[in-house]
Amino acid sequence: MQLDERKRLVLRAIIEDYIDSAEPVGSRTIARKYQLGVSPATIRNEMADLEEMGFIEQPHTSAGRVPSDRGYRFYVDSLMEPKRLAPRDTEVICRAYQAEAREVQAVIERTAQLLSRVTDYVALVVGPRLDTAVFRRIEVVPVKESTALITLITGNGLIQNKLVEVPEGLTTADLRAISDALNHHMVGVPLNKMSRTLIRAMSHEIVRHQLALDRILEVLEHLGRPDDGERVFLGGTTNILAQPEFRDVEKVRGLFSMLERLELVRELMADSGQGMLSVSIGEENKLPEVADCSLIKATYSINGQVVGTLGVIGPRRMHYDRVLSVVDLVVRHLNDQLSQIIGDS
Amino acid sequence: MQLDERKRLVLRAIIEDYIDSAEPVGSRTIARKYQLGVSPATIRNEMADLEEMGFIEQPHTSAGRVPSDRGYRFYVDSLMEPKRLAPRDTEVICRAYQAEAREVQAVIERTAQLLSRVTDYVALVVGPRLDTAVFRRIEVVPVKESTALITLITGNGLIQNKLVEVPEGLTTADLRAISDALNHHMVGVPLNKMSRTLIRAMSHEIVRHQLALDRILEVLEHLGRPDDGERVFLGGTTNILAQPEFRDVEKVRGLFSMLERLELVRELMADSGQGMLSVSIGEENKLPEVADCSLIKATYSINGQVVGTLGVIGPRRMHYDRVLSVVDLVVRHLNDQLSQIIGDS
DNA sequence: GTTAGCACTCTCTCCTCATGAGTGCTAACA
DNA sequence: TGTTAGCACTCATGAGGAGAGAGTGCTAAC
Repeated sequence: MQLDERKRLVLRAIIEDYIDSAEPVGSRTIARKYQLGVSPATIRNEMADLEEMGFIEQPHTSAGRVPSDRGYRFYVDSLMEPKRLAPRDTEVICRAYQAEAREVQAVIERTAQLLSRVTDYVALVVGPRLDTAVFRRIEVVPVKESTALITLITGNGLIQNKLVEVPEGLTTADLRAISDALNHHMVGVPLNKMSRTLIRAMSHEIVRHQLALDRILEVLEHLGRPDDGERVFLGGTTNILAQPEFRDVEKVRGLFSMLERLELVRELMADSGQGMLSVSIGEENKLPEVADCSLIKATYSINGQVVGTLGVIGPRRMHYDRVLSVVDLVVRHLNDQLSQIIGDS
Repeated sequence: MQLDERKRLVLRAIIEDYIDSAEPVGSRTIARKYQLGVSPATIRNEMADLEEMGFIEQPHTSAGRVPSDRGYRFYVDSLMEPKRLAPRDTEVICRAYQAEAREVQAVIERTAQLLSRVTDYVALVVGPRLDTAVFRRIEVVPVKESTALITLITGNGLIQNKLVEVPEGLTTADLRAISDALNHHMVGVPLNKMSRTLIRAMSHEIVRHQLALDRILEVLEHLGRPDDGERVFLGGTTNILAQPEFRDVEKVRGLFSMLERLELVRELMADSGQGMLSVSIGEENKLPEVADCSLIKATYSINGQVVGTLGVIGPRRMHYDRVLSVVDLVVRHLNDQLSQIIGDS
């Protein structure tokens, strides 16, 4: 699949023009707008070749050319130059992370908003996993007669609250004793590694409140199961309505129904190469609902450890160069801020 | 505005037929489908009268009639008979509230899902207010060197977490002492009534940790401000895409943009008559974005005290009778469940 | 290898025309 | 006086056709 220089230029011109205009691109347009120094007829010959190679296609005989999935793929891999972000965008992003922040969830949520605002596409952020997170701190406090609140803080900064039924008559002091014991045994243990033996060891210690402890451990165990799923934050879902390829309500419906089903979103965002930006174009996506969308995603980390995924979804005709730069910059800022919040403990 | 019996029957037939079909209704249809015992010509005369009275209108000369806002209003106020819900719907709703629940937020969120699923429209639920809620329990625990977590439980069952910067070197015991003092002074006080004097009184008590206390109180004060806004839960936003009046993406965009701006949603849901079901039809809504939608809303309560608003938004051509019954039933169940969760403390 | 020229294809828009649903009016009827 | 049949009229809708325009592929000349 060798492309000589001129073919590359033509293909690139077609793709970039189509990305901007959403209209099939003709040989004449290319010759006029992009100074290749050759006539439309020459361009036409090149286009015929490019079509034969599968990089572009024709909606119908008398229309211009439109990039195919394969064309976009080649563009992203070999033609595109990394886009220098406009100073305004850089500034918006930097500023968003200048504000001091303490809460991981809030930072992540804001990131979804930011991504969608800067790119004008739909942003998806899958929150930190709970099941592999480690205990950092746990506290049990009474709420009313026979209900207590478990507050759990994980190593990656998530805060979880769960109410639990406990035997009547437990005092604040009792619950604090339980909290202390839990903290003593569990800090540093991943939620999904909360083994039975660990639990039994602890039961010995707090014989008096066996029943309450059982209940609490049950709740914690439940939290550690992976099926619960990480939180998903969406941003700018309405942006997609401005795209001409979504002028048809049925298409919008397809995409939105998928976005509403969080397990599908998680699946879509699941396998991201560590630390790398990943691009999936059209049919490359496994989910049929996004077969005419493109998705750019990346992982984000706390202190170098991957904790979640974020991405931008838009029409196949996406400003790949720009979005890639935006996602890259956002991830870097997000990583910094999260790591700073958590500290290196 | 007296309508004789036959006019009422005709108007009702027109409205109900239009609600089902979304097509302008002709005299012939009425005569055929609804056994009024008169000819289309007679119906036509009645229709002309109804049009003159402003209850129905004609999209164009040779089309059937379509209800006007005023027509719907009259229908809702005087024509409609309360709909007995289908056993299936009743069952779905009851079952949804049979599961035991402990967390107020979760119940409310599920309610939004339920409402949209049963009605096939969009559900809006505005969560309990924070600013007028009373302290029920507060706990401060250390997270890392100089950060502590405030966990606040309010009388209406909301759980709030806030991280706060505290001086280094505070032990768990120190923070517990502060928690105890806070609980001692604040339980039962509404968040927005947290007066300066109260705070000062407390400061005396905990002279040792003045600075930490200040920080904590600052955060709490912030929580008590009304501008923060109650949480908003949406359900079934994609349902609206199935409605023929939203086949135009621009209309969808208008509505969705509004739903994305939570302050607008709160405004829309704001003034609900206490305990009553309220219906706003088309232009009766203040927000122009929903000028061709109808909104049915109601307040929900804990132990008889109103804490929030919920509602269903759909096209003007809405199944008012059904939705009213659904909302009514859901509110009753929701009230029960919330009150039960909170207890009568 | 490049280009000008040209015939060809196909979409898109605009127009016209027929169709049919639905009306309002009038006159006859009970 | 209310009801109805009949009829002329209106207007949206859809089908069919002509013309314009964009863009192509091919051929022949450069």
